[in-house]
Amino acid sequence: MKLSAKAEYACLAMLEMARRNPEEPPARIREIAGPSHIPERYLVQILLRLKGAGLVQSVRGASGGYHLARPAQRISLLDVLNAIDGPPEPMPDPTEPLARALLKVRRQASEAERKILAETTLESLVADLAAREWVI
Amino acid sequence: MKLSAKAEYACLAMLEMARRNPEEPPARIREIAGPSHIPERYLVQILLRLKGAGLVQSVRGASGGYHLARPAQRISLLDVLNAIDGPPEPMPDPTEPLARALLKVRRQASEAERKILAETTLESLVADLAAREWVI
DNA sequence: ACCATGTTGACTAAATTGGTCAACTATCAG
DNA sequence: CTGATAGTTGACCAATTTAGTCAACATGGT
Repeated sequence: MKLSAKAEYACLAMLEMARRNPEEPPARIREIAGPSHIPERYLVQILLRLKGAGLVQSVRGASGGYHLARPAQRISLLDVLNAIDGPPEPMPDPTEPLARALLKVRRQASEAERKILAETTLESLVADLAAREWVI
Repeated sequence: MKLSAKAEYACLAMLEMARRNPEEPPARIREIAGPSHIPERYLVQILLRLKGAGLVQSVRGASGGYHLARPAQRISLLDVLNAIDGPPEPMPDPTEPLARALLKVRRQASEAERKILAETTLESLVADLAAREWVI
């Protein structure tokens, strides 16, 4: 599954926020970017889109930052990727029979992938992560 | 499922050859390109890669052309896409725990997609096509 | 009032994509 | 033999996308 750097950064940033306690003060850009070595100036753009999609909220001012807009349990990877790449624009059905048959298979493949991404929430990933650290 | 123009042309060209009778003389580039409106000069490059991958054979000379290297039943869409894009290069496991968790999901999604493409053969697509024309 | 933070849009360098072109080689028909 | 028709190869190019930077501004806690 191909993933642009932008999309990957977005997922990592969301996961970074997801693993923080919701009671803590909002995470600063530097704190989000640090662990994954995301260029800070670039992350700014990404967070802006995530905010536009309603996935995160920002707090301005001297002790501001970002936090998830809803519980990690209710945000899927699909939500994040759609926020970054935009929703997949529907392709018009081609008239050529060969192209139609091909498109049908592509849609099957897309659906299989979509299902996996929709079932994976930020919380399930963070939980999986915590489980791994447990055995160390 | 994102598909480059090159990859789509490759699939359409393979399907065009698959639906011809194996007894017929090889298909000329013009005949392959025609129905799908593929730029001929571009198709040349694509066929060359398909040949390099062992999926088609070429016949040179005045009445030459291209035909499948093995029965359509034994060529999957995955074979075609791998021939064009190259096999997916294995990504090194990242050290950051977050990135690891993310990669795991990506691999699941890739595998789901891969399975669909590997199960779909040129013959099954052509058969599906023939079935549709039957009811017309 | 200050200064650390977020907000926004313009900008750019590099990689990828989609495609063209020209020169060459092989082979069949006559 | 010879010429027309086909494939072979590699260089080339323009448009788009990607990845990232920068500068100028707005906001709000201390």
